Amino acid sequence: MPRTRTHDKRQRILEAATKVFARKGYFAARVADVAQRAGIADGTIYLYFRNKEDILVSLFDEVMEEHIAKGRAELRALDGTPAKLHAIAVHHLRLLGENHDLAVVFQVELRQSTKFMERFTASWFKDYLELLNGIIEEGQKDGSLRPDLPRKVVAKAFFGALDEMVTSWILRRKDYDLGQLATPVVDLFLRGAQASVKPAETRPALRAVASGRGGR
Amino acid sequence: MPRTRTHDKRQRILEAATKVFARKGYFAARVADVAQRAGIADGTIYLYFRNKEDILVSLFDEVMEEHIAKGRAELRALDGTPAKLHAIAVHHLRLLGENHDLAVVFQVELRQSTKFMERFTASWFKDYLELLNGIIEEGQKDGSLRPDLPRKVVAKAFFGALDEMVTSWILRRKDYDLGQLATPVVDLFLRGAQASVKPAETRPALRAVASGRGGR
Amino acid sequence: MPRTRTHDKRQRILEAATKVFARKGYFAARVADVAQRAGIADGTIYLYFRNKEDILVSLFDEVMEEHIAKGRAELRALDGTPAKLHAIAVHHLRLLGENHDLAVVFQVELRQSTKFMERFTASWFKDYLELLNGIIEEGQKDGSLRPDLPRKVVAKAFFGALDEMVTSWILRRKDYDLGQLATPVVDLFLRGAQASVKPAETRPALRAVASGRGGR
Amino acid sequence: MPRTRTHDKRQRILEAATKVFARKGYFAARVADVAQRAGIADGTIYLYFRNKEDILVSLFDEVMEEHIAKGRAELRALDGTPAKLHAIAVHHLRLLGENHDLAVVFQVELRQSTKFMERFTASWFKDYLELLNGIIEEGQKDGSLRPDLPRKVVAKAFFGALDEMVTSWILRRKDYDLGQLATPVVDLFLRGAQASVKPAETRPALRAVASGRGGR
DNA sequence: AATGAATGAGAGTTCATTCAT
DNA sequence: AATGAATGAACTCTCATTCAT
Repeated sequence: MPRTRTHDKRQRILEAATKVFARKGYFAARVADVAQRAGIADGTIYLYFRNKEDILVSLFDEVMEEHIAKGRAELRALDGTPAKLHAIAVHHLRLLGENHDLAVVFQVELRQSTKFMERFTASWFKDYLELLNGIIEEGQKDGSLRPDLPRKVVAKAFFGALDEMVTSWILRRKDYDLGQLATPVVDLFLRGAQASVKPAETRPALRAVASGRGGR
Repeated sequence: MPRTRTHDKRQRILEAATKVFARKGYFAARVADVAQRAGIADGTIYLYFRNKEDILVSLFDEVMEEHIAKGRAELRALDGTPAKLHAIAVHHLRLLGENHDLAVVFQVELRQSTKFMERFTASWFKDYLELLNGIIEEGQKDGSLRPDLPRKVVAKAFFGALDEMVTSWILRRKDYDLGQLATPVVDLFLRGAQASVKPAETRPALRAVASGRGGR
Repeated sequence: MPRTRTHDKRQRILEAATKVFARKGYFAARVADVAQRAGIADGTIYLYFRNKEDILVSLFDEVMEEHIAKGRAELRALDGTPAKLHAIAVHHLRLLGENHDLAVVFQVELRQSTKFMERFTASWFKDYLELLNGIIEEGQKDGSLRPDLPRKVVAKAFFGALDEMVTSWILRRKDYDLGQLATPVVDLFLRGAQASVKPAETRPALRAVASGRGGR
Repeated sequence: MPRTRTHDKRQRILEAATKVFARKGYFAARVADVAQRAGIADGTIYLYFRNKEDILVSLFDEVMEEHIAKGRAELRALDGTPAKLHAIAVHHLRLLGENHDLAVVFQVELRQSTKFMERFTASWFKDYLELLNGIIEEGQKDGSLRPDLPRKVVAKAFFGALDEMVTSWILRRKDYDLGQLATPVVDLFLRGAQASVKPAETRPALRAVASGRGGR
């Protein structure tokens, strides 16, 4: 079995599934639709995936594996909590902002049921939150982040904010650039929404970071 | 049709549906399951709801209608952006934190498909975000909130943070008190995660509010 | 129980049923539709009829009973086979031609199934064909009708021709006068379609009859 | 899709449906009954027909298509209106007289509702009546048929007579030969039921034709 | 490896009928 | 006599999955 050809076909199925699931919804989508879009016979899908659910799960796992690996690699090269958080936000928003169908699958279809949710929470999502947790813990230790806030709450709030940006973006018609939201989200996260007496003087940290990356 | 009897039965169906949908998932749940749990015949459900989907939609609409009405009423009595945001957070987290099945339906089952999502975004959710938007706009005008952040992003980040607290709580076994997270979430939202030079002196506002309500 | 009021309600149900069955078809028509049109509650129907089928059957029996009785009465006053056949044709076509809904029920809805068909064949329809049979037998005996044709075939052909006029009329949009077809149908039946050598001289019988009744 | 295998299965379904519809009635017949009788799974039916109604409609269309084509072919070889009408009668009565189940479906089940009736009237039945119309018109022009009768009434009366022979035959227990009725029906149609002065001399036409074909 | 015809379990929904009021 | 809310049996059709080719 030629490695590449097989891989190609598997990949083609996943790409077809992304489109079909995003447009019709996971339940309404028929396996036959995915097969047709991938240009193969219905039965062939079962040579690459155990069942319909396995397509969805694999789709998720493979995208996340690559995404998290890339994220970790880039983070190693960065210094400072603000810069790291900003990098994560940019990656998160760009990954989904660049592929509407994938975003729909991630934000909507993958959250069909507690069964799915639990599966994801237990796998990559745990990794993702641990990545965040690590950054925050580090920030609290080196004094760049407030130590009085519960670390997990902080991590979840950060993730939740990003997640909501994506969900909201999906449901709009106007296809604005999701990546641009990284800067205000991180700014809000770090400095808070409350007006302070002298914000510009006391906390200039993010500004520099943001201006260096915010484009796109 | 005697108002009370009818209302009772309809209510019983909604309560049964909440439990059944939460435990089996909306798709896996059979209408017959809901009927059985409500102690009525299958067909009776169709005297009160057009179809299965209408049960889910009604469940949502009726809970939200009451929730938003109560929220607006209480907000009128409160002064100051921090107090208002804190009140919203407490309500949001308590509503769902006090009813695990309802929370599952809201966080998971109602997000089955873009069709549902769009429906909700268009209805109550719009109201909810507009409520938040109003508070934030007011805060930006009266100087209590930073005027340099995009209002919509701020509102979505706040909602996203709360939403993630609930989703995360659902998927845990440990049934900790969701309402208690209101204080740190609002604190984080207002003052940010970043350590500032003299936080205690410059921004004492929330502390007082939070200490007055946080218990539960 | 006041005799008339009861009779009224029963009648109202039958009239409502005629309309509803004609427009929606017997199977698609719901008992509730009939009740609504009759202005009564669903359950009330079951005080007057055993079940849905009983409505259809009663509708038929009651109309036919009256129709056959009237037919017999008028036939007694008539002399000659042509006149009698013409009278039957006129009655048949007028009865249904004056009430489109009733015609639809008789031509279409009552022929739903062999079960129905057999029931009708066994009851009034037998009477109707026997009436025809009698007239034809009499005609064959008195020399006005050919004796070489099988009596039953002749009777069925006559009925079939009338029946088809009605069915065809139902399915047209143009609401032409069905009764007017009695004359040509009886003419065709008596004298045949074939051109004869001297038709005007040899068989003038019907002409006189027809001109005396054909109007309307 | 192998043409023959497919065609076989489709044919098997139609044959099974004819039997099942004839015996239980179209409405009472379950799709599962048809599948079982055809020796296939329920779902397989839907690979060949859109739905239950489509089975009935296809049954009709396919039989009629063949029947009309055969009819037209044979008519071309015949000379004279009497011979043509006799041929049509024989075909009509034999087609249904040789297959009791098919006859039941055609006479009873296909006349379930005005919806069906209109469909048939609009399709093959129109063709059939036009065929008759054409023969009659031709007969009126060449002097073999009386020109004073409305052509459409004549065509409908002829069809109605045949139709009634079939319907009546279905409802009998005694399985007499339907085809034998062609001769008396055509004779009646052409020469009429009325006794004429010298029938044997003036109109011998049909006798010859009938004696040549009537057997069976 | 690939096909695609065949399978058959499964569930939402309707509606004739009942019966407590 | 009349009501109409409640019942629950019944049935079409879909579609994930299999397997002979």
